Amino acid sequence: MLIEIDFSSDEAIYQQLCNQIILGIATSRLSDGEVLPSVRQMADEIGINMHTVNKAYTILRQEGFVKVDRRRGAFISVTERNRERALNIVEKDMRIILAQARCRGLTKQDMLMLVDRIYDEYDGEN
Amino acid sequence: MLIEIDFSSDEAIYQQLCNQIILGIATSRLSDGEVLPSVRQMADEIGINMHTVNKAYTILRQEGFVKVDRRRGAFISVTERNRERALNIVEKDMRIILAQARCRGLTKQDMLMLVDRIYDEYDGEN
DNA sequence: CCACCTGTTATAACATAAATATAACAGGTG
DNA sequence: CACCTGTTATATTTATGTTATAACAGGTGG
Repeated sequence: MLIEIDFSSDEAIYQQLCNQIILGIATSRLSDGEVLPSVRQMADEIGINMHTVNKAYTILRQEGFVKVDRRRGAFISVTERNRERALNIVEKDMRIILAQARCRGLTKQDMLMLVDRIYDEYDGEN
Repeated sequence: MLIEIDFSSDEAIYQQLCNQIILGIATSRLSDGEVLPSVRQMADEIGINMHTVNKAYTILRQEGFVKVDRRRGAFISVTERNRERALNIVEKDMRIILAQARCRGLTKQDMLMLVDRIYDEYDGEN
């Protein structure tokens, strides 16, 4: 999967990398079991340091999106199936986004439509 | 409005302050035109430096949530009514949240219900 | 005019985090 | 044994967040 980093962004590189891989999984450009490039290879491709990639992989592992096998390296493995815990994790960020949306004059219908559209986009790429 | 800062959080203090004020506006604990404590007063109340508060106020002003009058100080003023621009701002963050949600096994219905519930909470506090 | 309150700006110092660089180690593969 | 994994360690540079002290412009009320 093509990774594109915005070096002028205020978002940390390892964070951008995490987000893009998560987006990749959601849109099925990365499928379960698929092997990620090694930390050194990914670092070379993007043009960043090995440790920055390693940090992203470590976080993805802790968050339950990636597993590591000494033989194969890092590969996609989404294991979480605890619905309540997943909801709690998502809820805090969602509250902030919806607060911003409401302050900017967007209605509940606006947001429901946005969620509907994005989710269909993700599902549609299967 | 009561502001509570988590000093052990990995989120920057000025960022937490921005988020809480935006949440305050969305839940109508802060109403349009309401005056915010001065940068020095707010800093004293929370126990942080004046410049950290000033940074938060400056960002809120740039984002269009606050205006500044030399006489009164900073006050709530949500001026944005450009729906398209507002949607674009929200969409990027929403994509990342929904990607995480989908990876964690949450369905579109789960997210629609979450949005519905939070938005009702915000509207209900009027 | 004068003290007092606003936000704003400037400058410096310090702490923390991000990113890079170099190196080494344990374990699996061919 | 050479070569690839991830992982760990250490040091350095850079950027950001936070604090500190000070001053300035402008408005308010005595």
